[in-house]
Amino acid sequence: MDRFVSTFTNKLDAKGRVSIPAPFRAVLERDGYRGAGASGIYCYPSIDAAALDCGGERLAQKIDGLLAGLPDYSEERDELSVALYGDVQVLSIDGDGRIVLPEELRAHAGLATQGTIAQVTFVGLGDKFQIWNPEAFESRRKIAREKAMEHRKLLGGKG
Amino acid sequence: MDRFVSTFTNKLDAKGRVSIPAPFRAVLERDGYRGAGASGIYCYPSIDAAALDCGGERLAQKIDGLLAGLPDYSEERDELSVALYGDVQVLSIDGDGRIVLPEELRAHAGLATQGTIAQVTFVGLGDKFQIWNPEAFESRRKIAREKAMEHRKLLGGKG
DNA sequence: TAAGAATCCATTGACGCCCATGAAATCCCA
DNA sequence: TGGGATTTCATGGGCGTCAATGGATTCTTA
Repeated sequence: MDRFVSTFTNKLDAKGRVSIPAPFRAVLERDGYRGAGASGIYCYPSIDAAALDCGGERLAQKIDGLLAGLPDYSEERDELSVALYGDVQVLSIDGDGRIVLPEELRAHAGLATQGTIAQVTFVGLGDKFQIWNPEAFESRRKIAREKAMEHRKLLGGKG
Repeated sequence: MDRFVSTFTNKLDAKGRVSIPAPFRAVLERDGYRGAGASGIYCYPSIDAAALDCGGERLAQKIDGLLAGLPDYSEERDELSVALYGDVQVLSIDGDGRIVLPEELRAHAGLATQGTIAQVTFVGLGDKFQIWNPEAFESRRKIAREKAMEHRKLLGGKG
């Protein structure tokens, strides 16, 4: 099974375009493949971080899976649907492997607005990936490493 | 089951390439085999040492296993994912059994940057192997031996 | 028709792929 | 058992391709 792995930093140009790292594109194409040109990625503000969650078909199905457990027409389901689907944007990938990040998403991730040139960091998380402001991600990474230290015994323990 | 054993030291050339010791390559091919050319090794900064941890498919599955227990969309999972997947680089092995070490990884392992030529040491650790700066590893090895001596005395004393 | 958006084209620099060289270990056969 | 032949590896370098990026051109829509 293909996963989104490792991190890449690309340029966000004056038009708001940014190239999706080639390895991620490859995963997307195999995963949520939908015919040439018509393919797109699901992208929404991360609930608990100043970042964007992105993925392909598999991610969408996972969201569906969360809702599947709840009864139809229940209030709880409606609320969760809104939370999960409400802010999702489907971004189309152009012929050169780039997407355009809408203003609303950039605001949430703390990426430069307007015609400013900036950098964005793509972080692979297995079955999805996140888009970060590079500096913000660097500090988050430090925290993550410390957490990983705590889990270290788990890593070494099982053979 | 094949294991990575013993240590080898190879040259890191001006392009940042280094040959993977043939015995390790053999293990990788049997382990994480994925069709010709498409194969690669998973490599990330060691959490508690100035070295790089590397392995094949088996190592990747181990990481998956750690995450499998955590619920989707939990903050804890995201955090651990960052540490586990975010720092991982998938290095492809060329036709001659070489990989290129990206700048970020070389920095962590204290390997010469830029076009400088250097040596790197491959250390087998069973189901994974590490990449070290030769001098750093040598001093580390001394400590390990001393520790081993102490253990032996303790063990012998009881018997 | 103007502004914004989407598509197309061009440049450049990195990376993957291929071949050549040389050293060392292994094998083979007398 | 020794010496020559063969194969395996590590290493160096050249070249072609592809990805990232910037800019131009066309399409859409108000």
